[in-house]
Formats: sequence, C-alpha cells, structure tokens
Amino acid sequence: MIRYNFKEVESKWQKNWEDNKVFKSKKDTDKKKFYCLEMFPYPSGKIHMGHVRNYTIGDVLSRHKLLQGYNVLHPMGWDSFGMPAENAARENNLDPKEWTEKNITVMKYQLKKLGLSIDWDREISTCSEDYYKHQQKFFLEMFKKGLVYRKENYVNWDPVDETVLANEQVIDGKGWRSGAIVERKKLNQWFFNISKFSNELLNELDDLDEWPNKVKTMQKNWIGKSFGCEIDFKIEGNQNIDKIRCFTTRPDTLFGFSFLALSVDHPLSKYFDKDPKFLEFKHECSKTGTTEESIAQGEKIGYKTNLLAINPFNESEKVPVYFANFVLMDYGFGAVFGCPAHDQRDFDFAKKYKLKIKTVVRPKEEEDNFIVSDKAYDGDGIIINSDFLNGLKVPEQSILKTIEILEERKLGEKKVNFRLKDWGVSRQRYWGCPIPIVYDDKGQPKPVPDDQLPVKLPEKVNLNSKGNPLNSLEDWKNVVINGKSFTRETDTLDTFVDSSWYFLRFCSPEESNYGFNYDLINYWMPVDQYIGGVEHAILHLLYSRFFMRAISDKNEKFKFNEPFKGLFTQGMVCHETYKDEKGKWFNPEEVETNDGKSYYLKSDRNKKIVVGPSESMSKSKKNTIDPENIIKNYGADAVRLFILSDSPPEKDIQWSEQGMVASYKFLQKLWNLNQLVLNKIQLNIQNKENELILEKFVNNTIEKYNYNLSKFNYNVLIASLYETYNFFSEIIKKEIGGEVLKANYIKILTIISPIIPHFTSECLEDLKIEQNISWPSVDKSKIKTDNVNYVVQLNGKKKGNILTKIDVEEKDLLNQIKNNQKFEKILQDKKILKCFFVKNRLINILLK
RNA sequence: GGGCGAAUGGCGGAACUGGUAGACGCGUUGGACUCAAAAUCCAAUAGUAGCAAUACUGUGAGAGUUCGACUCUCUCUUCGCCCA
Repeated sequence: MIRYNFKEVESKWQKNWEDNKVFKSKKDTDKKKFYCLEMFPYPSGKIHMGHVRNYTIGDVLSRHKLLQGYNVLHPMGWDSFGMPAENAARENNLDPKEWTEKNITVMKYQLKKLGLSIDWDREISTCSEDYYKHQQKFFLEMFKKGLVYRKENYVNWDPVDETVLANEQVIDGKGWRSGAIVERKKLNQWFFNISKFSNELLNELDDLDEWPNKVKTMQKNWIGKSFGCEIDFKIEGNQNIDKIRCFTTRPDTLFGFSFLALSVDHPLSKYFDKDPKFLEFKHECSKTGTTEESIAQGEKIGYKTNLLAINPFNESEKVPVYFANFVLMDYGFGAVFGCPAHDQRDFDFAKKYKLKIKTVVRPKEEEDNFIVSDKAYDGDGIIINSDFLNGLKVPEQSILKTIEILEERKLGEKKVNFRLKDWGVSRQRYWGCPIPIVYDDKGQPKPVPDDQLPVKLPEKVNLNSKGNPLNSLEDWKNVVINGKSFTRETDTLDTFVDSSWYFLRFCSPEESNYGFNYDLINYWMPVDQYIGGVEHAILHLLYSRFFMRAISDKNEKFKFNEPFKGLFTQGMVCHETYKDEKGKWFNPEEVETNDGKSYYLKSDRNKKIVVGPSESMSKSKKNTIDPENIIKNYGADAVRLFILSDSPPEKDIQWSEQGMVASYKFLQKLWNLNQLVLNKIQLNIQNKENELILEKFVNNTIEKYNYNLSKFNYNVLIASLYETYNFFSEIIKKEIGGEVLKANYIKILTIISPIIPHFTSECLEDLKIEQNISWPSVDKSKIKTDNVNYVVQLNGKKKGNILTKIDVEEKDLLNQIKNNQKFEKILQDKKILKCFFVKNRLINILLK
C-alpha cells in the first residue's frame, strides 16, 4: 500500500487553492453572508501554538459555512504597530518597519502552511500608511464631534529612560528595563470620550446573546455602574471656601463620618501650595503608582488642613479635612468623606491619624452594640447609631432611603457613577499612528487640514536617543501650514485604536478615499463569529464597541451598532515546564526521559531536570513548541487534527507529543482505509442489510456533526471521526454495494473536510469528484429503526436490557418482561406498584 | 474580600430536555508478526469480590427534590479566571 505523503499532498492543494483563488470573497446578495474573523496577530517573529489553535478553530468554521453555501468572508491581517518592534529595533539596531515586515513575511508563510481558507487579497497591516491614514481621519472626525479631548493625566514615568511606562511595565514599582523607581508624572494627553457611551455599552450587552456570559459579566463589572449621591459639605476655616462637593456610593454611613479627604489635585489645593509641607506631601504622593492596586496596597498618608467639614445630618459635628494619597481626581470630584468603620482604606487612614471610628452598620446576626475594632466591616446588615436611619437594611433600603432624605433637605443629589474612565490614547512612542494634530504658537491644538493628510510617520529614525524619538526630529516636528508655523503632536495612538476598526477595513480593503465603503460594511458587518483569546475580553472588545458608536454617532448610513455578533474565546495551549536545580528553564526539546518519571538533559545526562506544572506556553518559561517544526514533521492536517482533538476549544489544552504522533498515525490509517474503500467501490456486490446499516450510521454521524459544530464541540467531532473510522473498517470487510458505499463515503469526506482539508481533497480527487461539494443533509428516514433496546429498571436501578419493536405499548413491553427468563425470577411473588415508561428508551418498574 | 466558572478511570475528555456513566483518544498490560527491535495488527483496561455468569460500590464532600440525578436546589472543600 502506498504511504500517505502529506508533504506532496499539502503543497499541491495549497497551490491549487491559491492559484484558483478558491477563498476569494465578494459581495453577493443572492447568498447569505458569513463573516468569520479571528483576532489578527501581532507580527512578533514566528507563529506560536496559540495562533495555530485560534486559526484552526476559525478555519473549521469558515470551511463548514462555505460548504453550507454561505458567502464567507475570512480575512487576515497584522496588528503591526506596537512596542515590541521598537524594543527589538533598539536592541538589535534595526528599523522597526524592516523588523515588522520581515516578521510578516515569515508568519504569512507559516500561516499558509496551515492551509487556512483565507482571502489573502484582503490582507492589511495597521502600520502601513494605507491603513493609518484612514485612522487619522476618524480621529479628526471624532475630534470635530467632541469625542476626543485633551487633558492632563498621570502616567508612570521612568526617570532614567525618560519614558512613559504602561502599567505592565512597572514591576514592584520599578521600570522593567532601567530598574529606576517609577514616578507619577502629569502629562497632557488625548482622550476618547468612551464614558459618554457608558450606559449604551452596558445596556446593549444584553442583546449580545451569542457572547459568553463570562465576557459580558467582565464588561459589566468593568463599566461598573453604581448609584450614589453627591453631597455638599459646609466648610469652616477659610473664608474662600464655603463648601466641598463629594461623591459617595455609601451615603447611608454618613453618621460614621470622621474626616473628609481630598485629592492633591483638587482645585482647592491652590490655597495650600505655598505651604512647603504641603508641597513635600504632594511630591510624596507622586511616588505611589497610578494603578488602583498600588493605591489599595500602599500606605495611606495624609496632610491635615486647618479646615473643618460639617456633617450635614448633624450640624454640631465638625471633622478635619485632609489631603490624602488614596483619593484620585478621576473618581467623583476628587473628594470623599471618610467612614472608617465601613471602608478599609478609610479605616487604615483613621488608625494612622487617630481619628474617630464610629460603627454605623452591624451584621444581621450581631446586636446593636456591635463595634468595628480591627477591620472595617463593609458587608450587609442593619444601620445602627444613626438617629433616623436606624434599622434600615443595608444595602437594599439604606442607600436609597438616605438619598431620598438628602434630596428632601436639599443637602445632596442622586447620581449615577461609572467605573469606566475615558480612554487615554496618547503614547509617547515612535512606532504608532501619528496623531493628526498641530499646535500653534500659543500651544493650542488644531487639526491637521485635510489636504495635509496623512501625517506620515518618519522612517529611519534614531531610536537610541532617550524618550520619544519623534520629539527630537525637528524637521518633522516643525511645520508651516498656510504660512503659519506649527509644531506637530509627537505622541502616537495606542495600538488598541488600530484594532478597534480593522474588521471594517477587511470589508473593503481597496477603498482609498475613506476607511471603508458603506455599501460593503453594511453587507458584511457585523462579524458573525469572532474568535480569540479571553485576555482581550475587556479592553479590545469594549474599545471596538465604543469605536463603532463613535464613528456611527449622528451618521444614518451605519446599519449596525455592535461589531461582533458572536464571540468565542478559546483556551490557551499549555505544556509542562522544565527547570534544573538552579532554576534555569529548558525547552522540551532539550529534555529527555526513559520512564516518564525522571527527566534529564539531553546534552548532559547527569543533569536532573525538575518537571513543573503545565502552564500556558511562554518564551520566558521556555515551554514552547514551534509550530513550523511540527508542521514540517507531521503535516498541517495532523496538527489541525491534534490541536482540536484533546480538549473543548474554550478550555486550555495540554500539548502532548504522544497525542500529536497519534493524530499523525491516524491519518495514515485513514489513508489505508481510503485505499480499501476505493477498491471496494469497484466491486459489484449487493447486500441490502449492510447498506441500511451504513446509511443509518452515516446519517447519524451527519446529525452529530451538525449539532457539535453549532456548539463548538470540535473535540467531539474528532472523537466521532475515530468512531467513523472504526465503523468503516468493519463494514468494508462485509458485502456492500459500490454505489451506496461511494455516496456515503463522499458524505463523510465532506463533513470532515473542514478539519483535514488537504487530505479529503486528495481522497475526493481519487474518487474523481469535483471539489465544489456541499454539506449533506440528514435523511431522517434512514435513521429510523425497527427495534430498540429498552433499559429495564427495577425500583430505579438498572437490571438489564430488552430488545423489542419500536413504538411498542407499555402493556406489551411489560408482558415481554414478565415472560423474559432473566426478569421472570425477580418479578415472581412481587407486586407491581407502578411503572414509569419512557417511549423507546426506558421502563422503570416499582415493586413491593 | 466580591463576582463568574470548574471538579467524571492512570491521563485528556464524552454523556441530548433529568432516563444504560466512562463514548473516543492517550497510556498501561497481554498476545500475533520478527533473529530482535521499531512499525503494524488483535485483545483487555473504573473499583471491590468471584474461575465465571454475576453482585455490590462509584461522577470533589455532605444533604435535599425525584420513580430515577454527572445533570436540578442548598451547604462545604479545592482549583481556575476576572475585579479589588
């Protein structure tokens, strides 16, 4: 028998698909459209197993929909702006553009080796001028609509590298590269007004019924809508200040009020900035990071003012006013009232400055004399020590009731607050989309006029200077527009902006005047199925949802609102980790074992290796497997088969060499079977009974495929494929008609073709079948049987089976059981109390 | 601390609307072929007792609903993810 030569077969079909542009898609209103999109990759160098998994899942779906007659859009592109290019370029003295383009070439080659059904004519790359020039137009449109604005904001500043760090680049309060202690620094930055859409973004989540609930919950929590109240506190101690407005979600704890805390950036700070102690304190505050976590964990410190705040519910109660490092200007009004007994931060602060701690909520199971002592209590309960609020249930009654009273007495106002903050899009980086803004001699921002667009990113810059290289490019930075001098904005856009509309670009990648063509986006959008990692569940998806609303705001030509109709989040690819005794990591290829228990280094057999838990593949832990090698050794179909077979796609998968080999061997077995089927088809033998068995099996299998494809249970599809193999290798030994065998075999090849497309294309060619096959329908009449195997339960326990005619009556079945040798003895001398009868499935007899 | 989710043989995992738990694969064991090995093929494989037919136990733990629970409800344990 000829061995299956995957190398030959796979390159043959990949060439065929490419030459004939099999996966090219265009608008066709006669067909139902299906837009299948996987999150596009960052061109970091080579593809990794996570990509293989992501794109295989998408490819199975795309090919399935193609066979079902949909007009499928399945594009691919590159999320090619971003820091890794800049870092790599710095390290190796390269140009980020060249580095990126080289990576794209490699990764495109690798992806093509996987045999994906992608329309490569639609390929886009976000770092190309062709892409980002449209983005600049969107930016300016949003600017004109008032959805983009500039404000001062804190950033993590690395004083050694003179650069701004992202939160994840700050490790233990130090810069990841320089190791310098990170400072908080105020910079003027551009913001997208995402919070304007908070309510819509929250409410319209409910319409996304093809999204995982998990992701929707995460977005809900992120947007974080809460009801609260604005309260004006009367102030004594400075004639210029008569009141301070605070926002709180817990007005019901107002009787536990013991201090008022302001952010150092609060407007009132102007009355204190001549005091050197205050300035010192302000400087001290700048050392705490900007993340919520660092604020929660850091030490709470304050600066006591001479001001006193009056409790609106009790005019005789006056408490001190502090500036405190844990109050942020972004939240509420940069002013909070402190109730130490019921908020841990306030509690820590009150302990430090020896402030009053008055308990005003008790847990339900405690008495009214309950006192908070070593930890704030922020749970449910009953209001105590609070005069007219006493006895209210926390939180269901207390908050709304207190707000009602405050409003009645004109002391406060009900307010909705969102956790979601506006999106800061300025990045002090070179390798990103330039922001199309210039500043006049007074420093006022002006949009770059249309005829001066796009603002091109200068090439071949010196990356070894400190800070953002665009800042020192005087030639580029200084421009004259209509005879007036301006300086360019040197910040570039966050790369999340690039990925917030790329799915629109795919609909009309050739459109040169604008980012997209309305006719085509209204045809293809929304994305019917979006597939990617759950790590993007919040930001990327939320930003994309915002971006759609921002550019369609006041624009009737948009026929859709949500970019992604269906969302699927796949799990990660994991592998065991290997370390020597000193803690140095090793790649699986460097490690060997004889018994599967003790491991050693291939290059030094005396060196013992400690096997760690299976973790997500990462370069830092060296537990990666290179897809290119695997494809080279086993072929794309075998890899596709394995990556889908071992776990449900939404869960993590363990990479296993044995599993990979098993998939490879299985294809060889399947090939051998294919040869046997081809031979059998030639023969002219009839056998009605076997043919019915075959048809029944095949129709059942199609039904199983339909069900499991719709549920993304791709691992079950593979299990079913193995069962199909086992079935066919038995039936092939028996008498069977060639025509029936052929027709049913083609159906099987069709339904498995999305998984192993090269293999099935070759088999179909051997059968002299045209490649444009279509998805088979289930013939229900073939699934019907004459006999069913009933489960017989006595008192709820399974005692055996009985084979009988389909649709038999309960009485007749009972009679059969009574006359059955096996059950006869058990039923003797017993009285039947009751029977539960599930047609064609089960009977449960209750005996006394 | 809060929210969400998960827990099934040695391992990855199946199981429809509550109706035969363990499909399928890996691994392991035994056998065939071979001088031998690899590859391939065949068989067994949840546990306990038994030569066997078979019986009993069994889906993280405990309760509950039900004729019947991996599946539904409650409590707990462990793990994962997200938010603090």
